[in-house]
Amino acid sequence: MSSEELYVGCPVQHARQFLSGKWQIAILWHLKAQPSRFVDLINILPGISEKVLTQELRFFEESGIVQKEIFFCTPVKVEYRLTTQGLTLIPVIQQIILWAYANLQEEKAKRSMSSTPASVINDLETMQVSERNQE
Amino acid sequence: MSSEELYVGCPVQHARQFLSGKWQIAILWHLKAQPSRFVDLINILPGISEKVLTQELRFFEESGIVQKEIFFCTPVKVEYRLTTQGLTLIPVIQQIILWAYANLQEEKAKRSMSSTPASVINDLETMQVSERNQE
DNA sequence: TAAGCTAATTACCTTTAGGTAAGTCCGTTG
DNA sequence: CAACGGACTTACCTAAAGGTAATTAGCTTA
Repeated sequence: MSSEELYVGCPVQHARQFLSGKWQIAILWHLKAQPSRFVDLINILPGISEKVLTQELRFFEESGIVQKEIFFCTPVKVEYRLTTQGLTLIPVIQQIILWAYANLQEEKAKRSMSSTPASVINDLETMQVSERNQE
Repeated sequence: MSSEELYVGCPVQHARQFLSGKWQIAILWHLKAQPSRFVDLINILPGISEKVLTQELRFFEESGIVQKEIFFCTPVKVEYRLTTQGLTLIPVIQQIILWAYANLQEEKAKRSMSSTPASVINDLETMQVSERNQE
């Protein structure tokens, strides 16, 4: 993503760069919960490839959304965390997740599948946003 | 977009279907402002192709986000409007737009370009979300 | 020295998104 | 009848997103 072309002229296209990728919301949501290492993210996001994770982390870094912290201990540790600017995205993501869960319930109802209690908001703090085959 | 695969198992992937397309936010935002005809949308969204607009409208329709109303007057008129469910997406989009504009200003400041007054929220009602080459 | 861990990078491939341009269908207007 | 407007549809193409798998590089532990 060139990060230059779309952004010029439309702020919303700029914002879209951080929210439209398949794994972006999941990554940011997890980083909000806790600063994480590369492997942590790989483990918490079953299905993501190392390539895509590196890609997205690089992109977030360049965009000032995420910062990388290298601990020169042994073994070397690399942590990713949201920047102050990155944190401003959290309310946006929260809204998306809230909508998503509120709406999934409707979908489930339509399909007469088992519906879960409406404790969505409470769950938000620890919620896992990921690609799963089955719930 | 098959609307079936990604959605199963992750509500956020379900939500992403409505927000990640290049023109989706723009379309929904405009429909919130006013129910519109096909040509209206074509005109208000300079750069969108008829193909993509039809595609997105179909998808929104099937998803229950937008409803199509055909007036059998002469000449026949077709109007698209948000459904009740579609309206629930508006706060989400509003957050995205708010973030986008707040953040664009920061970007502009960094690049020492001319910055506009912080009247973002007031502008929201009539704001055009589109792909433009220059502001 | 071999094997392992962490954090990548690289090459290759498939799928999806989106753009371009032409054509269609139907009813209307000149 | 020809041209036009509205709402599409279709075929074709390019670019971007994302997946798979192998490789790298530095350091560590057995």
